[in-house]
Amino acid sequence: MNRRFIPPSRKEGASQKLLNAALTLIRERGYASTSVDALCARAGVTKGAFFHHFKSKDDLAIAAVHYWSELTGAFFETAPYHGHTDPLDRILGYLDFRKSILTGEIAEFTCLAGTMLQEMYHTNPVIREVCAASIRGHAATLEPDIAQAMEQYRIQVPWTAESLSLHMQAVLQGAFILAKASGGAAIAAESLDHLHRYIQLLFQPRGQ
Amino acid sequence: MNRRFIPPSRKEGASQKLLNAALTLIRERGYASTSVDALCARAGVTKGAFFHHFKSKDDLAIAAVHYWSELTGAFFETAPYHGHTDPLDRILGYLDFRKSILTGEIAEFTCLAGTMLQEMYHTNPVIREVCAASIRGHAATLEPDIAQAMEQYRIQVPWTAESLSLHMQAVLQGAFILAKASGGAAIAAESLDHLHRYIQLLFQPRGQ
DNA sequence: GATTATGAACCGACCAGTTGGTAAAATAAA
DNA sequence: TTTATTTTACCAACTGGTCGGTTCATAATC
Repeated sequence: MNRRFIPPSRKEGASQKLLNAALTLIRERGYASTSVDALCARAGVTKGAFFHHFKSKDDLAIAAVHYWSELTGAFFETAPYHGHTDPLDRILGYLDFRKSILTGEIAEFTCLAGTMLQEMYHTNPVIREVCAASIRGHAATLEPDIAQAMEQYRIQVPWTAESLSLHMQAVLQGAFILAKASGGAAIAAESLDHLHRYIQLLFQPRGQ
Repeated sequence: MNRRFIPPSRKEGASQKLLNAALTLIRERGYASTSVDALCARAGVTKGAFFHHFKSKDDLAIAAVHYWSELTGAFFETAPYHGHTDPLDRILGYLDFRKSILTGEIAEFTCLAGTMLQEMYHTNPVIREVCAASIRGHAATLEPDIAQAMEQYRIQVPWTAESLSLHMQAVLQGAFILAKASGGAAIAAESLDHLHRYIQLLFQPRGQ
């Protein structure tokens, strides 16, 4: 549940600019360390504008996660991997696509929801839930392809399409942490290779 | 790179109490949201004591990560999975062990280094490095078993023991995020099942 | 002329960190 | 063994600055 963030920079209102600033700053430094003043400065807006559009900092956070879900939803909806006729190719194509966008600054390809969850899962149930819904919602877009592949490849397995789709998100989230640890995306890409290999093995007919 | 945290509660000095408080509070709320006052209150110590033992909040953070590495190092060193004669059994036993400690509060089984990385990778290179070293160091304890299994099972693969050991940590870190999202460890456990299955498939002779 | 959007100045609470001190423990001198 | 001295461990009160949030005046827009 993440993606590259390309700041629109079109002529936009204060609330749009603040949302975009939030995506960048929160993914760089986390939520608590991102002050309202810093958000306003980044957005080129004053505090009056901030509290005109958002009733609190947490209110902006919630709006930012919704905005994030919309952006990523549209981004993956139009991605090329949906074009494959074989459902397994679509799944593997999704991973190739995820790997291909591991470029530029770390904050540009990591996940807002995952970052915010780490800080707020325990203290803010509302934000926890919108972040969870964002990740769950993205994982759900993979389920039909997985289910179709399971049927088409006639595999009998003890796991569900939902479970695998969530595991894929877990690997992505973990890969982001490795990227943050190492200061680069290379290790994250290797982890996606392992996941790619796992899914190939799962759907590959075995035992002669 | 994480584990259950059992507060020692022996008669200990202020710095020990502060380190233990840091492990709990930072994993619950993140670093930035954990104030020095909150740490002191949790440790039952005053601010004077805090700044007697640590020259800054960041200094405590670094000490806490080192403390974490020591605790987890000792914890996994004495874990039962090392007893298996087959190296693959040791690797899979490690995962079973990791799964078995996914109990109690989320903050008790999640990883301090992974949590802190999310907030500080971009702003504090020193802390980023000690967190990275903590995770890398733990992953490195798995490498000999993986290398031995690769040799013993005579598999020819395009990946290294290091790469797989880091992938295992990625899955764990990602599983923690899913646990934080869902409010429980169940999804995290399922992700570990997928990783378990992947490693079994990797070392299982195929194509015949 | 209302409603919506923005700005500058401000507020109390809380932040990390300092000060100046006390009590006990370790060390040294007698 | 007792006394003197230093060091370590700790504490309560405080400081300057930053935090999220408010106030109220002013633009722009319909």
